[in-house]
Amino acid sequence: MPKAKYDSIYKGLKSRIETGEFDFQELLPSENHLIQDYNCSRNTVRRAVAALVADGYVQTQQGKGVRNIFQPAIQTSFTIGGIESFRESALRNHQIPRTRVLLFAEITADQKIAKRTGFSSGSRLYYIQRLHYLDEKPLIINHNYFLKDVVTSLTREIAEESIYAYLENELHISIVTSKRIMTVEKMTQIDEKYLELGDYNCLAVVSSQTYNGDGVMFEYTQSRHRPDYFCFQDNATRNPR
Amino acid sequence: MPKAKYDSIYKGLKSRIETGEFDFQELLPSENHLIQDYNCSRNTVRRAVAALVADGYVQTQQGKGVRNIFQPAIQTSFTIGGIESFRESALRNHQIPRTRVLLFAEITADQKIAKRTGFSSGSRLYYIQRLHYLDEKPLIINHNYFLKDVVTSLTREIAEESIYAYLENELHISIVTSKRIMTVEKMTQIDEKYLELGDYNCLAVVSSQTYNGDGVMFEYTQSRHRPDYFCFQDNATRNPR
DNA sequence: GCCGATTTGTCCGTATGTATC
DNA sequence: CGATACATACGGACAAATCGG
Repeated sequence: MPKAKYDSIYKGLKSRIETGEFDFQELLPSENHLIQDYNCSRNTVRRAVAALVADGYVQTQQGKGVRNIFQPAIQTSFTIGGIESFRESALRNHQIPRTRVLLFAEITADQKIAKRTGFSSGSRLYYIQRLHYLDEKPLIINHNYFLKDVVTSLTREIAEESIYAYLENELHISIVTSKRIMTVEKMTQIDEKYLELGDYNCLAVVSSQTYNGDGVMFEYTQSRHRPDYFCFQDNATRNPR
Repeated sequence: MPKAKYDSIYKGLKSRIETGEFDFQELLPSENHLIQDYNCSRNTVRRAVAALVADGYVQTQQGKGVRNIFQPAIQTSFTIGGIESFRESALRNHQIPRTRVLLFAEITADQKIAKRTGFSSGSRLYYIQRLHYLDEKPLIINHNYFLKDVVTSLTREIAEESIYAYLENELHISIVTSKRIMTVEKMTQIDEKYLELGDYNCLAVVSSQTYNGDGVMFEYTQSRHRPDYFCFQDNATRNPR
């Protein structure tokens, strides 16, 4: 729920941009106008606009205004910066998600796992392998590691649905920050068996460490994506923040 | 130059974190302390801290404080969100960059190029192919397209050094926003010829559209990276901004 | 369980600087 | 030069979460 004022202004402007109210390169109403439109202070509109800049929707220029640089064609792809579950992004793109659990195990982190995941050696973990289909095409194999201290009583049934929905709605774990690293790796036997890789001999791999509100890293996930359906978006800005 | 106060506070805190002044998971000084330390208003320290959150250096928690979650091991890799030239990131990682210009041409965008790059059909462009070495290993092939209307008088000599330095220092083009899309693609004959791909038959590809301060897209670049040296970092945050 | 102190989150109003036209 | 627009900075007020007594 957008109870915060700047967030509802942000969402409002975003939707106005997405529906084409402003032409590409057109200037948005000035801050002073927005202050009146939304009946708020200048700081609040500026915060909303700053969020749109971070999304790559608009660009500000001192002395001129705020320019719309949103292009619908590009914006539709698989994932934008932000933490989104597989189900969420599937539904956002009007595709049908299906998940198959390949492995559901409880393990203790040894040295090797600790080094790879960032958990301490000796941590009790759930280790889950899942195959994700989109419109019945196998696209992603996820290797999830969850810290049992935080994520209690996970089951195979939950893993077949959305684990993130369980974490947030049932366990009330607030997900705050996720550090992601993207690489390209050679395929493994598991990749080859389940994903229809064709001629490709490598995959796009996204490794992420996720922290809860208490600053505890409770999840390490390696997502192995079939290359022909993988697309990752990002908006970068030059030095000054 | 950090003439802005919040930026110097941001840089100061960032360096204090990087040098290990705070333990992992330790709380930073509270906003009130920072206000006194840096002799500024609350908004200003909050802005600096917000930038650190965006960098994945710290995490804030209402009622508790600001927690250091910086881990030096991870932070050293190739590129973090932000626009950085090849030279800049090479030097940041203490590696020796070298650039070889494979092709330097002036072209007019046809339908096909227009569709791929986002320039209008008929635009006059520079088209440059460059091979980038790091410590004498060939790692990246860049295909740059620059709009001649904006980027005037580019030469092969400039392309052998840093084009970005030329744009900023000579032409005074301010680089503001860059939309990037990452994919994995099969290798081409050019890739195979110049990059030492070994067993790999694909590459990590970063396509980017870069805008100047006037909102004009003046650059389209496709960077084709050798997979074994490619690594891309990102920090994501859950919904609220 | 309550209360008060501390800390971050949200919002407002104002002043001044700087870039554009 | 003046008007407009965004950028930076300050100060204050109240809300919400956390923690210790």
